[in-house]
Amino acid sequence: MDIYRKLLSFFGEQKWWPYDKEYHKKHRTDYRFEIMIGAILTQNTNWKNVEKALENLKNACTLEPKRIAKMGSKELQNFLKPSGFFKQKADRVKNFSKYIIENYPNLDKFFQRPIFEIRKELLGIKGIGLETADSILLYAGKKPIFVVDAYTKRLCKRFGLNIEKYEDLRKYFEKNLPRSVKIYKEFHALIVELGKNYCKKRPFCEKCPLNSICPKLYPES
DNA sequence: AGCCAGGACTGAG
DNA sequence: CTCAGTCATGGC
Repeated sequence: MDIYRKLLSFFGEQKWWPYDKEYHKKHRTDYRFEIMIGAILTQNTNWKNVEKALENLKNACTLEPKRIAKMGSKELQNFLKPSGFFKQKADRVKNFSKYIIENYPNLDKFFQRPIFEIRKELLGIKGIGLETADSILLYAGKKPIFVVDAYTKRLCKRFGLNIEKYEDLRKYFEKNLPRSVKIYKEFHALIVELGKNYCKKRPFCEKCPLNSICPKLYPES
């Protein structure tokens, strides 16, 4: 919680997860679907590139499950190209869209269930792993699940915590934070922001905002 | 010019 | 189960 406050005061509130409110109002589409697709597209990929892919879909007015589900693979691949891994991502996005349209044409029904039931279902879909599933639950579904990523692991290492496994880390954060969707969202975003700006790789960064409350060594190996 | 990003899957040992 | 290899574009 100290770390959370420190990061929050240093970076300020983050605007996660970005999505196009105007577009969804205009087309009467569900903004949550954009978040879910974004979560898949951003796997090991810079968000700037994801934005371009999403923009391509919006320009074609096709950012909704039923449109994607029946789009040609080639065409979809073209739209997704900027976000990298475009062939497999096209497959995954399409497969996911089909799944949604066939089972949950209304996303309310998808999200109106116990968290871990949804999570289990998401994890059963090809291309959705732990982090992506939890991002969808937290940012699209507003469910209290803490999202762990590579930056989170580095951060913990730096504080001398040798927790390696995803689930253990997630539980650790959830145990030590108030069970608040807002804080979970914000904290994860802040950790990413920290990682992008100050803890790129090994070298210890002189300007890291956490230096005052954390060990100065950046452990590696 | 490299390095790497808001990972997940697969196959091998 | 752990681990390397694979997928690929664009930003910095």
